[in-house]
Amino acid sequence: MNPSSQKATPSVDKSAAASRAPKRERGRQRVAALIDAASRVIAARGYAAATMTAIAAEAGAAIGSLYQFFPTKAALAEVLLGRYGERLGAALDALSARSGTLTPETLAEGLAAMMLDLTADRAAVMAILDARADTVGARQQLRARFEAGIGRLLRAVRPDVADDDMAMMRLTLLYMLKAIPAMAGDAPQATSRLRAHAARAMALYIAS
Amino acid sequence: MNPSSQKATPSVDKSAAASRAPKRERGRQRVAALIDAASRVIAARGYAAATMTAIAAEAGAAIGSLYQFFPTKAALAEVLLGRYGERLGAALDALSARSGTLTPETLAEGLAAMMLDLTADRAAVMAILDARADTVGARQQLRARFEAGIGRLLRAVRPDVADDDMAMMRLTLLYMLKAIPAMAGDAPQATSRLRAHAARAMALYIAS
Amino acid sequence: MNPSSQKATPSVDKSAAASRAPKRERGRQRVAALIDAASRVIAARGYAAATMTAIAAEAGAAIGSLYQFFPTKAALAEVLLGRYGERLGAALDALSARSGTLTPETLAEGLAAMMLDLTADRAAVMAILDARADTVGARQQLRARFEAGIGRLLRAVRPDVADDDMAMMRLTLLYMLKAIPAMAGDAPQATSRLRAHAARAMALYIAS
Amino acid sequence: MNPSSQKATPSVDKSAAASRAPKRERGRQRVAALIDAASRVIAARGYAAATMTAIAAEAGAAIGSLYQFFPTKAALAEVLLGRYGERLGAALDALSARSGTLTPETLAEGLAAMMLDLTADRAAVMAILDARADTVGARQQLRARFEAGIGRLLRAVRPDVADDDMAMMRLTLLYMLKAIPAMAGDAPQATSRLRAHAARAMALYIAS
DNA sequence: TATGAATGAGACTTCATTCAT
DNA sequence: CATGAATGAAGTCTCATTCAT
Repeated sequence: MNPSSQKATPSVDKSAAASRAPKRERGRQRVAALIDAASRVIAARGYAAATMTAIAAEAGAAIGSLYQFFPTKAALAEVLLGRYGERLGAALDALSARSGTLTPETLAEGLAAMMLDLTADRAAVMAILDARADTVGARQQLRARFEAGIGRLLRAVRPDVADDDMAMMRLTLLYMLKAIPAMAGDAPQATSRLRAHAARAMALYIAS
Repeated sequence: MNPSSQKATPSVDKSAAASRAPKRERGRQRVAALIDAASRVIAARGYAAATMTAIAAEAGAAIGSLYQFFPTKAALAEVLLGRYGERLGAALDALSARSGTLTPETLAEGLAAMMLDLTADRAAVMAILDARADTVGARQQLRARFEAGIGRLLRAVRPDVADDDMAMMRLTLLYMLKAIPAMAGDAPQATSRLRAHAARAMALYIAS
Repeated sequence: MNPSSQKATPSVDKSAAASRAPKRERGRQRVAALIDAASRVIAARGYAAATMTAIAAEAGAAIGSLYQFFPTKAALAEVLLGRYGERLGAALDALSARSGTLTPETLAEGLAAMMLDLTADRAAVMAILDARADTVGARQQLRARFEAGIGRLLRAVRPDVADDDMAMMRLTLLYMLKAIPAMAGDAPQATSRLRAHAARAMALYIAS
Repeated sequence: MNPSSQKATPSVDKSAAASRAPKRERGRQRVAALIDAASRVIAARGYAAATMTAIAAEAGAAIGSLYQFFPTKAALAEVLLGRYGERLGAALDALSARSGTLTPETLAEGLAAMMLDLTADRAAVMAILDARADTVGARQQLRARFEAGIGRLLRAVRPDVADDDMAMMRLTLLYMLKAIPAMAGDAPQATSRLRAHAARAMALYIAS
């Protein structure tokens, strides 16, 4: 059905269309600026309402420049998802490195701090996951990474809990964590007090 | 970003006559069916991706019929929001009626049960609130109703907590409650066990 | 006719997206006008250069009206292909009905006349088949219909030729026929004389 | 930052300097590779769908390099047309050189062979001529060259035919010839037999 | 009232062409 | 000369909304 001659064009599988990597320094800077702009615009308006035109404008680029690196809106979203996943993984690893010395309190504090650190891209990532049905794979991957990390940490602090209950506990904690950035967004001036409250609620639950 | 004009000629205050009230029973059923259809479609696709045509089709109606009752997509969304608010208020009132006999445990259980009861419209409501910047008013109204109800209930169970801490507690609890339907959606087969875990976490926190 | 429900989005398989059938007389007229306009514009500019906007304009319709009935440019092309196929089949059947009395000369004349009758849509159909790689199916169907019809007619006139040679003869004749409209387009004022020449060339070949 | 202006300021007559001639052998090879690539890509996708980027990629060159030699896509197409014209002329001249000894059969054979030799660039040339309205001049030039050559050859073999009929015969033959590559493309494995059939059809017609 | 065709602004995406490095 | 990023006009397609029947 397709293109060029001799075979030439493996072309791109549109469904998997990844972002084109820039080959020059100038391009690398552009790409970073574009991703940041996308994060801001998607977080502010939601995925569907975030137009590619608005994202390009937010980055001070022409629409064509945006498409130079991200062949589709979906590809841009995927990059954002990937970046978030990496940052999440790094934060969990950092906590794991301290797992020998963690108590329910310090673990809860650490997790709460981690969630607040990831706030910048979080809203955009959630908007993307909510909006797109075909993000299932990415969503599961993110989720798996998150759950595994939390599971490892919990196990270190509560080696006594049965596997079965631990699974529930992991899930409950995961959703408590998810609530933290939302709360912080709600009352920015009281973030630190809210974090303390949330951490207390989690610590109590973990220790229960 | 989108079609019509309408900003030029407000002519009729649309928010006041959000949906033309049907005169007869037949019409009332039709309207309810349309709202239910909207709720399902918006929950499944998100607000922006839920087209008026799809909503009409889901209800087995023609697009023209949908517009007979809801002059704009925004009006339809507002009605959905209103319905959710009323149901939420009713549930909180029912709990309040029992406030003399509530303990942290029964309150937590009652709130968790309430959240699960409201699941049907909840996803659509969240999608609407996330997607539209101009829903701020409705969002605040919903929120105020929710917070006030929880505040009253908490005060009944914990008359000892300082006002200042109570505000934080109210907010923390509110977000814990918000997490429950999400968790239930995640693991439908374990809903009752999850509810128990969530209720335990809340009861511990309330009693702390 | 009322769609799904809980699952909401069976939607449409885009790859098979057929043209939506109009349900009112007004629509039926519109559709015919749109197809004719498409035929003219595609014939004049080629498939790729024929813009949907230009086609709509040629039909005096808004772009949205075009898309009301033809969800994609490809769907429009397919309808054109289908119409041509039906007309071709009808013409071949008409010739077949006379097959008892055909001689090489009258057969050649009849085929040449048929090709000229189909001229209106022919250019557009060829442009479509040339331009789109995924028309393979339609192309083969058209081709099969054409070859089968010619084969039957040839067999009636030349029952003596071996099957093997007959296949070649069928193909050769098919391409001679295809040349006729092109020639006629080249020298419109000499169409009848050209038809005579072409018919003579074919008759000689058939009788050889 | 000035994009497409150029309609305002023709400045240089681009059709005159259709392609900047390369000064060295290296450049000449590069140009030939680019033209070959263009031929393949245009033949495979059609003129409109053949992107300059794809052509450059097919040649293993950067887009900037392609524009180094061909200032516009049209210029590239023109060069392709020119190359085809020269090869056609050369083939016709070679046949003319044998015109003293030609019979209807050998002439038909020779013409058929010529058409098959030109197959490589033919598809691209046809795609260009079909797609662009402003190729009329080039088309007529090609056509004139072709008709003149055939006319000369026919005259040598059939000095008896009246001028008037000869014109028709020339045209008829021209279209029979055009059909040959199409047939060959259709059934590659039977090319030689098809050529024989086509040559027979032509010889019969020429001799008639 | 019910229906569905009509409309056009605006979204996503492509690509010829330019130009700094 | 080579390279690849930058640009924006233009194309395809969507959908909220209107209105004739």
